[in-house]
Amino acid sequence: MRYSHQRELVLEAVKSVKTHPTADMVYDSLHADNPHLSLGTVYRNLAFLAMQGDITPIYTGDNKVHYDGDTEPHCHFVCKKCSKIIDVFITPQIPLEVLDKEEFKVDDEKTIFYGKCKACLA
Amino acid sequence: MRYSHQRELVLEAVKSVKTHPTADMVYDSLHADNPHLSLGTVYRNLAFLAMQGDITPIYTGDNKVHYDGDTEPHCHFVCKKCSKIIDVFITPQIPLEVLDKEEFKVDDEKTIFYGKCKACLA
DNA sequence: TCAGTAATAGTAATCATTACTATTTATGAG
DNA sequence: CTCATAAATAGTAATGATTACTATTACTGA
Repeated sequence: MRYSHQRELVLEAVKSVKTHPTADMVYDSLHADNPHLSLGTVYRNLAFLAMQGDITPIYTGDNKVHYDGDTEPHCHFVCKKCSKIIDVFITPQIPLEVLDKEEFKVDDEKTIFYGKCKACLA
Repeated sequence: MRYSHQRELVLEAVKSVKTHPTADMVYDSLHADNPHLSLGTVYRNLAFLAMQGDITPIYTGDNKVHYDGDTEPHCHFVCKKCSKIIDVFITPQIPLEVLDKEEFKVDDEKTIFYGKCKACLA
């Protein structure tokens, strides 16, 4: 592991927003000021940062990986109509150790709620 | 909506197994006995059946949509190493109405636990 | 029996992501 | 400070899951 300016940029791009951007969105947000930044570099660093635990991947079912810069355990709401993701600051209800049985050992938990957002209900 | 033999086959293929197959796996399991079945038909019917609520899609982060023939509310465990999916029969802990606020209305909840399965721990 | 139209088969296209390779650049030793 | 080493990048090509397209097939209600 070695410092790189690009990795710093990618980390900051995810940490600085309250949205939950995909690789493509991160690339777009950085490309204007960093014309030589490569999309592959964004993908590689997002995966790397997620592996390190600096950011959290979210799999909503829209066939794109979103990332959350807030690594505190919390849930997400996804609007089935407009696909917007909203943070839901509820801590997981089940202590992970309770789940450990002979079959597996749990490290992490992800909960997503699905429904319609205010705008799409109207 | 109209009856089709292929839809019946796809539904039965998902309902009859305890695994959580992808479109590709369903196609493979049916193709031998149904050589003219098309992969596109499998995709279309899986999406259709999921929309109807006959099967449940699972988004684990492995970049493929898995389907569960058991539509009773329950959670899943995913092994980070071998990607195996195991049913976890815990009912959601948070009544969905509790979550409804001005911002959104919740219809559904999905929880996935991540860790290592017995085989991969050894 | 038959018209109308939903569904399919087979194939081409799309889109997110990963792989590849020559080049660049961080970094630790001398 | 200089330089060698290897990690990281840029740019592009390839992959793989999924969707779109179109001619044909086959439910279903009259």
